[in-house]
Amino acid sequence: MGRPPCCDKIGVKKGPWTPEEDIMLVSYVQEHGPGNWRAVPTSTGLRRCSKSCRLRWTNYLRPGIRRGDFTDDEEKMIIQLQALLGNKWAAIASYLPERTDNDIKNYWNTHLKKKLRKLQAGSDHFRCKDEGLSSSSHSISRGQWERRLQTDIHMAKQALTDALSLDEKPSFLNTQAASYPTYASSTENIARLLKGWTKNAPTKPVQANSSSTQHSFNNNAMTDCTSSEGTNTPTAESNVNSGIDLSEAFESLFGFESFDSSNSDFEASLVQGESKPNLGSQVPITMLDWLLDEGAVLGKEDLTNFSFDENPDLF
DNA sequence: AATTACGTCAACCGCAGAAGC
DNA sequence: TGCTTCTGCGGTTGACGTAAT
Repeated sequence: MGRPPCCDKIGVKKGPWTPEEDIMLVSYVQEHGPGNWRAVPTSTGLRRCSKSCRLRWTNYLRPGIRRGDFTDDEEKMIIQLQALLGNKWAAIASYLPERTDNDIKNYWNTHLKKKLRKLQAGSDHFRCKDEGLSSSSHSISRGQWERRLQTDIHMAKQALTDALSLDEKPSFLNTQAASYPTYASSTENIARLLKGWTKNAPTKPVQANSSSTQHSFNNNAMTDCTSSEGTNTPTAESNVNSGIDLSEAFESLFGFESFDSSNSDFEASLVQGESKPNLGSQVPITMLDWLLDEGAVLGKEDLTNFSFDENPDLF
């Protein structure tokens, strides 16, 4: 007999991850570290297969991931490394520690491929024009071909030397800042996710008289939380064994407290059935906010079993 | 305003090599 | 030693958003 199966295939959830699933996964990794993925579903109660958990962590929740537009330097690096290494996205990603292999792969397939094709078509066009050749022949003189080949070999050798150097970064990395920028935290990634998740949910106004420690759940607050990485984080074990004080957990995870929940105008607008109460300055509601409103102290089971489908009127 | 086409990207699938039993 | 699962990787898919018609 070999190892026992990693997870029960029956009842395994697929599709997009929810914020509460992300929180459970991050809590687990913060306590146990990444790895031993087969233990994640059973330890956390997540109905995900271990593979899915690992993927979610490495591609989305892991600290240090930067998302969004690629810089020109990053673009150049990807192009050079792809030319050198081929579609070895993991190897390429090792030179861009802020980017995941999946991100680089996607970026290559959706942007760079097209861009290069265009550039190539353009250069072919001009070359043919300059050289008085038909665009269909794509032929160049033997001398030109040899010079180009020599240049390519030289560049490949240089890149390979750089890549194999253990002590020094590749020369083309030196075009970047001397040190890598500060990584974003996983809590920031979750906060951003929660923000995205709530974009279609009803919103709720910021208290005009909220205290200095109560931050609104907006973009500024998202950036505030980057400083919380690795500090004051509730352990998964304490969460599981003794229940979560969500007020503390929220502050520890995101680095700021939730906003004040008491707002009669907002409550009234919900009662009146307004899906998007327009009450001036607004911030989105999250599941955690609702739980905080309830003064909840919940255990793992509560989080695991919470269903939005069964609580449709909450949001 | 409705429909279609296209672009993006998160997540899944299947494979290969490593590792546990 | 052989079987089975785990892990990591690259390729692919499909849901979703946006632009074009």
